[in-house]
Amino acid sequence: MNSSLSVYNSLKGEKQVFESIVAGHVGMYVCGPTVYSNVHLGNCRTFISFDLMYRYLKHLGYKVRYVRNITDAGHLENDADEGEDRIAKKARLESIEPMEVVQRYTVDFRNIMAQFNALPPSIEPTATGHIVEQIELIKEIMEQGYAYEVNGSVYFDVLKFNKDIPYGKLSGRNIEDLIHNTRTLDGQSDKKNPQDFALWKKAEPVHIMRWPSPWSDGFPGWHLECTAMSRKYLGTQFDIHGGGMDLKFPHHECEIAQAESIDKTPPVNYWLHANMLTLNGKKMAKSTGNNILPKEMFNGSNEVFKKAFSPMAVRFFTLQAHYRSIVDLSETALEASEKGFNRLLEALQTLENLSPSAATTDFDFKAWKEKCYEAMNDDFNSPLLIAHLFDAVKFINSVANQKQEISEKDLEDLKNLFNAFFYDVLGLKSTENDGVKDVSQLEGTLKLLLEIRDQARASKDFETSDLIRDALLELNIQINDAPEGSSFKIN
RNA sequence: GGCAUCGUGGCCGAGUGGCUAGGCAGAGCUCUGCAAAAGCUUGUACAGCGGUUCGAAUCCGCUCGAUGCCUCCA
Repeated sequence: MNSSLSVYNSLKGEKQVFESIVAGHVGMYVCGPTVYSNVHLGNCRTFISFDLMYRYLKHLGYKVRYVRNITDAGHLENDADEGEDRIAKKARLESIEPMEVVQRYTVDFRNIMAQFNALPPSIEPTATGHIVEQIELIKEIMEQGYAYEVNGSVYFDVLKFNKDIPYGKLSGRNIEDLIHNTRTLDGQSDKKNPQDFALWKKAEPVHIMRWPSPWSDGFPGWHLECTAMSRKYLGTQFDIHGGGMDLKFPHHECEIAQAESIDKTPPVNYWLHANMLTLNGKKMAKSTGNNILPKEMFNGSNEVFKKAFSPMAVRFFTLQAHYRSIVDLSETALEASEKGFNRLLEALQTLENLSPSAATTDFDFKAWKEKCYEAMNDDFNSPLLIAHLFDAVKFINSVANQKQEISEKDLEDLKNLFNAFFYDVLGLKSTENDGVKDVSQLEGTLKLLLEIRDQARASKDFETSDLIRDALLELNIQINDAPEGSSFKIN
């Protein structure tokens, strides 16, 4: 490898050579989901993107601490003034305990991410598990003079902060624009300025999720948890902070302000943002209803697509676009990806069965390897890596067809590297074990086998009929011969 | 209205000053008793207009269009 890893840093608006704070180690924080309903595909795309980065960093030999939070409190429904905690609202609507909502959707989230073959993070902290840390953080911010209390709630003083340390670095906004363009919301606000954001909210009597604090029984503001947890597990300065593009402002901007108000130094060296997944050309969002659930995609029970798509097909589809590009879900694009993915899978199988055919190789393995690493080193360019994998597919097939040759050493190296990129870096796997997509396929196959067996028995070809019976039995499929005909039972 | 990103062949999607991206579809071929499947071969596109340059899809300006953020969202 000649080139080193470069990443697009949203904070600078350009690609930079990646250098970790501690050699060989990487601290990475990614904003996780709010667990008040099923995770939707747009969320998944973000986490697949960061899974790719996590995997590649590990592949390069970094020891990565990957922290991804679960937001199970503190996420407000509307503006901070009049908001109701999302989890609490859902719990009220469903007449269950808030932590039941959290449990249900946390399990759903982990299950879906596992289906996408995303590696679990090193630490998956929850907001409710870090109330103490958040309260301490508010105290520190208040000590620095950048927060004020009104009626039991605490707000971050953006204008005051901005006088000392510029606010808006990440999103490219300046405070004047914000002042002119922030909508003044109806209703009475405790905030001094509309730009201020809540650190602690006093709970109304109806509110079920509440914790004691020096200011009131209440709950933490949304932006606080990420600062509290990233500081706790990764320190006051760490390497990578990621999240969806839509979190850039205000969420990540507020995180920076919170951390800088205490530490006076930028908390994060590289801000990485994954772009949106759109459906019908529009952003997917739970709040607008323009969304599709992963499981609806996997089992085909949705209005959007005529057929089902496996988790690996969807993962491959998203990896065929760069993580900073907007990707639009469409049936034709998904089908194209699925076919390409199958081609890759078949080549993988062909490669396994390939034997060396010569002392030399008709393929510049070294150059290919370099191209693959260059692609990933260039801001995790997975689509380009996949294109290179297809180049190898072409070569693999032509060796299989005895049109080109490969040496023993190169075959070994090609197998190792191809597998490493496919399984370890891209996080893909065979879909074989995902179960039979369509039960009728299995049923049809078995019926056909029974028919053949019946014909064999009729012509006294018992060798064939017994072969079928015994082979099926080994697969735990029991054939029952009865006067009215044969049937099968899957055990 | 402000800030930002983007507009690539039939579809998806890399590339960012001169050199084939890749996938899917289509076409041709190989294989096959015939099919299917599979494999091989094949594509000169870069929103429009102007500018910079020996040379631009790639840089600059304008126009048009799309999307995101500006209020909770990955």
